[in-house]
Amino acid sequence: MRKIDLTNFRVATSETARHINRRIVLNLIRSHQPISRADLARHSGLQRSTVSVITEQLITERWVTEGANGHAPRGRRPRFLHLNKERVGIVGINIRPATTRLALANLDGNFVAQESLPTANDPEKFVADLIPRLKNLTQVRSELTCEGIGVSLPGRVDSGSHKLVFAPNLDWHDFDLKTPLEEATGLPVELENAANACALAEIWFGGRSEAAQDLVAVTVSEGIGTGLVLNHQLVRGSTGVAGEFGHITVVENGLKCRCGNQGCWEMYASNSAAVRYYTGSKPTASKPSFDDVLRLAGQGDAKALEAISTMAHYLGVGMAMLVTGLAPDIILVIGEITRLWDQVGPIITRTVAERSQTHAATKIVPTDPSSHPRLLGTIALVLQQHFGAPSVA
Amino acid sequence: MRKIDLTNFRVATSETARHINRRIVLNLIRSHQPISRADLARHSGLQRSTVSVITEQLITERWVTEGANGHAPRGRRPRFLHLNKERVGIVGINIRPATTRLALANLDGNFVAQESLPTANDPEKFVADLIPRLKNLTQVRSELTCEGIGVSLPGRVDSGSHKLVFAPNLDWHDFDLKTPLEEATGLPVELENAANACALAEIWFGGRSEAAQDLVAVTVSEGIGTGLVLNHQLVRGSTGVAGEFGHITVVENGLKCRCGNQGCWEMYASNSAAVRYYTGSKPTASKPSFDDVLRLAGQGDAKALEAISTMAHYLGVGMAMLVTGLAPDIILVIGEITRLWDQVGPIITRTVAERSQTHAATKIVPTDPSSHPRLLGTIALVLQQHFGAPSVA
DNA sequence: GGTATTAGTTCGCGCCACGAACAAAGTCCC
DNA sequence: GGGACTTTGTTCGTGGCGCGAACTAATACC
Repeated sequence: MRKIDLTNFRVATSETARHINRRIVLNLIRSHQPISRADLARHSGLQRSTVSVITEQLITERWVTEGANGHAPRGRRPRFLHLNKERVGIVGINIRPATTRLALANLDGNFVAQESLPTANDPEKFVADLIPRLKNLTQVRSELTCEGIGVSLPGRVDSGSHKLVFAPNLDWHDFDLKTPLEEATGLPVELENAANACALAEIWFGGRSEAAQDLVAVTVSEGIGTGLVLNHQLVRGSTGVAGEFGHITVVENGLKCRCGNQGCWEMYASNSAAVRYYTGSKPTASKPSFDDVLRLAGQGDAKALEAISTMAHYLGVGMAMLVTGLAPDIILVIGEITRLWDQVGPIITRTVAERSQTHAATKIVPTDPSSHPRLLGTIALVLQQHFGAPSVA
Repeated sequence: MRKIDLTNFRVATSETARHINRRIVLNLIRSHQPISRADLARHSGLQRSTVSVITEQLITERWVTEGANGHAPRGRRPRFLHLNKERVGIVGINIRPATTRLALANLDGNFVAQESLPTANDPEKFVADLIPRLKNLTQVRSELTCEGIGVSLPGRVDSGSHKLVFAPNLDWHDFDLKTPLEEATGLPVELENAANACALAEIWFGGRSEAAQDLVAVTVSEGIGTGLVLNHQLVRGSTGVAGEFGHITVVENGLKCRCGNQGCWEMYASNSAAVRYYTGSKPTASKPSFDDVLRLAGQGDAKALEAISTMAHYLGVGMAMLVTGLAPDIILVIGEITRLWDQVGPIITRTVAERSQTHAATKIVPTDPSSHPRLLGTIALVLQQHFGAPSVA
């Protein structure tokens, strides 16, 4: 039950009912396609007549296409409806400290074009690098007209000013990325934190969580980010900085973190932490990358395995807090670490079980990195504007 | 933006628009009363004609009464509308380990009758004690017909089975409280965790947070409970155990907690913890109560002040995590500790500021114990069924 | 007492979901 | 091959609802 926000609500008009039912029908087609009008009526509870009118509207607006006839054991054959995945193209941009990846996707979340570029240290230069590639990308497939750009980045964005307000692992300060991109492309731009984007990707494209009302995405890379979906909704906080569990204290008087605090979770459970565990305190000439450590651990190197285990332990320590405090249905782990899930998963699960006694039944699952969850999330960001629940009251 | 839950949604009918607008008008009357129809139209954006029809309905259903005429500098005088606070009575029950308090309230949240009884150790006996008093209470004021019972308790309740699933500070196990109360009284019963109830009380009756979309209530007593309201909505988790931040680990290998874990927040920041700090490790013949410690600290006793300060420090430690992770607009502190807020507040605020660097602008505020937030929350629990946003799509 | 102003009501219109009746297009069985 | 049956999809009249223009009511000011 939600309280009506009397400072920001919408009354119902005579068209509200149609808006709502249209969304429901559109979503049912998306998730059950191919599906007949009669089945839509059965699934939705609407009358067949109403479904007919709505689908006719959706067809004329090209959201839905009528395909082949289906087969039925008895009676007239149903006419199948499909989501028109070519209706709009969406550009996704995934900014990471080292490289930025951009892609053009259709409504299915399939990427029809991709490319990447190094992320410039200077945000102004970055924008200058990005814009020509962006313009090029939107014209790769002429039949797929682009209608929006989604951006994921390792930081939090103030929804009012559109400026980066918290991004310790990306050395940009108070930069407004939205406005220049919108002006250059003429397309609406949505910015979102990478972990939030991963959560959205799972919600909208993940097979596993149709019914998951509460989900936490944990991105493990140079730092740790968390994206919260609670009651089927992204939790951003009124200033956009909700979800920074990566910077909660897990070690009293611990290592200094870039955020200014001490003993943050990400100082002990991120990729950088594992590298530190591996190299030890002694300064070495050539610092290995996390990929190196991961590869060595996979080959059975004892020191590397030890480092990864310590990292996994601390991942468990932090996730135990998430399980205790939020009791989500699913914790989704995103990052290179998932490549060694056979070793890492059991350690995390055990640590969480030891430290959380609240009867929460949270499943901790890795994501396949080849699915590009950060990038897919940016697509979901734009997609949800057409498929999300209409805001009412 | 919410995703439509295709396993559990409601289509719009021709009456949906009215449902929505009715709720909006009812809420506007509740928060702006006395208010004229014309002002309702201005605030809502609905046409005056539509407002007239809706208010007429609300008046015939006795939710609203028409009062005196207002004054206007020019033109016809408005006819003021009021919420009919005597429309229904709600019974609230606040169960705490030692005593249970019950009250009858009207729609304003004013208690018209109250009483309390000791909480029996055996839940069956407790129910037997409670029922006659409950029946008595519902008949105190014959003009106020009771329509529901709200219950707050120090534990989590599974919304499916209605059984207590996590209540380490209340020695009842797997007990179904809802069914016997409903059968005895014939009224619908809603169970809710005490911290969640406090959060609801603030949302529905607190003056300060009309626009607070994210709020965390922290109840500090024998243990620590947290109630989360995010995106204007209570976060319960699918099994009802979300919000147990009282049992996150704040001290590695710390003291054993009743929950089975070690080093839980509530072992270091609850009232019991402060008593432990005061008495030290040595076993004393007569253990002081937390009230004693609090009184001594108020009188300037150094050892008591030290104990309270340590408790306050640990309250800050835990709240820093809440601020970092959830960035709520408000953290609401409930408990006896608020009586010494002048001493305690600054310590908490400083600790939180030191440990949370994420630019969250959370206000930490104490509640007045005389407002009975736990009890008021149970009223809100029933009230929101009439005033909450209609569930749609 | 006329004019201006504001409050509240009446009424016709268009949007919408409902549901009964109907048309379309199959299968099954004699 | 043709009638009975079944299922799909459409048509159309009905009632709920919000809109907005026109209208009535009530008051202040000049």
